[in-house]
Amino acid sequence: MSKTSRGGAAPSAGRATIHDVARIAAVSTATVSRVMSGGKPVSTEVTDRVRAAAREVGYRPNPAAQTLLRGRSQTIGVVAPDLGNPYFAEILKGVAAEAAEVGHHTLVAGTDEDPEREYRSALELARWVDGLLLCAPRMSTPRLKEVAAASRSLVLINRVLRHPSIGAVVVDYSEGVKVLCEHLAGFGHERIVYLEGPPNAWSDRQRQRGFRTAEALGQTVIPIPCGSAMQDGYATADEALKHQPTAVIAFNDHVALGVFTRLRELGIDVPGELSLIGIDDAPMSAHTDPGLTTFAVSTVDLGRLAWQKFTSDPGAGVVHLSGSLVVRGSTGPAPRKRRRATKR
Amino acid sequence: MSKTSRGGAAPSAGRATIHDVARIAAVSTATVSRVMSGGKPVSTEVTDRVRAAAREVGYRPNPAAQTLLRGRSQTIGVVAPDLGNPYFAEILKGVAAEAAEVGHHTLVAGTDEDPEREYRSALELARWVDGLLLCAPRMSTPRLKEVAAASRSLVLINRVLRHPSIGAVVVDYSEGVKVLCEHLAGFGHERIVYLEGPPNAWSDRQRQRGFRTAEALGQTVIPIPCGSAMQDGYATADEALKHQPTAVIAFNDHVALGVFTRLRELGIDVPGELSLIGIDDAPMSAHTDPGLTTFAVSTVDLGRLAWQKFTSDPGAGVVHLSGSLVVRGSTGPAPRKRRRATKR
DNA sequence: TTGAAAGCGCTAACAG
DNA sequence: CTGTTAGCGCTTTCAA
Repeated sequence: MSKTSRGGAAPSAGRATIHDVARIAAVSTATVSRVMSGGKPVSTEVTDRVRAAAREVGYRPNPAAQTLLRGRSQTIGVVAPDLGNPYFAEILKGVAAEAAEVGHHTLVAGTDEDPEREYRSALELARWVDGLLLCAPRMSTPRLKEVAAASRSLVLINRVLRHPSIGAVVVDYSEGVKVLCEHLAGFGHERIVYLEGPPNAWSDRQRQRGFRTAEALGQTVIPIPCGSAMQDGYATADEALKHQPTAVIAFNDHVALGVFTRLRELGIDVPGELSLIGIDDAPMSAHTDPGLTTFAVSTVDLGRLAWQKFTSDPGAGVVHLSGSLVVRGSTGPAPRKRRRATKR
Repeated sequence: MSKTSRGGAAPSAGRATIHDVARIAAVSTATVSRVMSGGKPVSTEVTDRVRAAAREVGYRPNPAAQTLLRGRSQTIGVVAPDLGNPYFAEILKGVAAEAAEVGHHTLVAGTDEDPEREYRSALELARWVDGLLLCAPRMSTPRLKEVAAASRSLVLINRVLRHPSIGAVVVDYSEGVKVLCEHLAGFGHERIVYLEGPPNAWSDRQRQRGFRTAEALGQTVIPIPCGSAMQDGYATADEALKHQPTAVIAFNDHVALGVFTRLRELGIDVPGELSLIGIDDAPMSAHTDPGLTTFAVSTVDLGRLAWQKFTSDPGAGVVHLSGSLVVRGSTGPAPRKRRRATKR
């Protein structure tokens, strides 16, 4: 009769080793290993004995030992500029969900938009993980290549790099901006302020590329430095107005929402006096009044795609994720006369 | 003369072992180890040789081997119901930042609000990590104790449990609700609908506890099942109105924002006809029109406190984080006559 | 100050 | 089908 404690009470701790189990079941550690990993030829009688012993002591294989032996940790690393930003949070959610589905773990690191920390975190995580996912990396290209060399597998989100071992999943923001500009053109907008994202964001450059189309459409685009957070939009709104645009396109929805608030404070009617557009379609954007016109992107899909890139097609190659125009109430016909500049 | 490649070009890969370094530097692996870990007595000449060799091959110690030997992985695990929810995303951000500060890593797992997945994820992560942080865990108390037994160290966020080895960091939501109700009482509100959070949320029960005070204040509180997301609030708004409240308190700001949208659709004036209150002070809440009155909580601090609980004071004990009332435009005097119920 | 050797917990040959 | 052995990469005695 086994000594198994009744009622499945919690076994001491995760401290039991394979030796303990082997001793109790009166078999070799090899046999225990065979039973635990499954699919190996072991008699049912022994299997039962081992399982009972394992349950008794609450045995769980030590992952460090497994990793050491196998050379793979079943872990993926995710590095993002800001873990608190819903955009990256949802990417992480998507990746972690897919990874967990097949028994992989997810290690994370936030960099606070600091390229130096980003570089160091990436190198650090690379020691541990089987694959590294860098979200919107801000570091230099040479360093990115260094990270690639130090990683078993590297995938980028929203940045591309011609390199044999660096894959990427990117949103086609260039196309997005083009669609947005066309939408505005349909409303007769000819003078647009673009609120730029963080300095080293590749995806910002893609957006800027999209504006070339706008200029071909006869629109004037005035880019001004801003950022990626709500408060950046709020703080830059006055500056944007000085250029007397009839429409503002923000780096993303958060920024647009910040602008929105400032416009309301100034008593400027949206879209009557000014049309406002975001990018990414944050959850909130459907809940403002008026709703925010935006270029919608499925962030969770971004994460899922990134995971698939790892498993299905490691190495070079770029997966494109397209978005779609979502027209809500924040855009409308350009006003007849341009707004006067507000006093600062 | 060393063979070091010029210009710091990326060394082959993270494949170099301590043996490679030892061979190149013509020393034993023990010496390499001593140099790498530092603080050990090694001649400067040998130190230099080892460092050069390590740099040359891009040597980085294998963390699995270190973990196996040391019995600690320098890693913390974070489990949350929804990684995409800004509330948990910010907690994660806080924890990860603190952990990284001292060279620790952060492993994450989302559970999609599923207590079963939560339990399994926790047990799984426990094998790896030095400490486990469970955010708003939904699993049963016995299972929580099981997880505690399997973990080296366990800290809960927004749930308490009398157990010698389970610590907790909690927001005082009971007090928060009390403050909110007093605020409403000042405006003459006597009939309040409370939109409940997820079924197994301990923090929801704390809120409900807070409402007892309200009832002592002569207010009637009608709790109705809702959820934690914006769409939950949107979907439950009509139901809430049926009870003809003069004020609605939502489980959190997201829910309140969802309600807000529905109220706007229905043409109900906030706060003229109905006062609306959230909890947690999400970033958006300052950017709606009118702004959302709420009970503000610093989520990043929650994460930081959780980390400190691990390092400074493992084991039992509850750290309380208090919040504060933030009055914005969504609350005002109760209307003279109650709203008629809207047709469904 | 340095090296040799043992062993962390586990799995994969290789025998039997 | 099962046990023995070797060794993953590293750190840490113990000697020299």
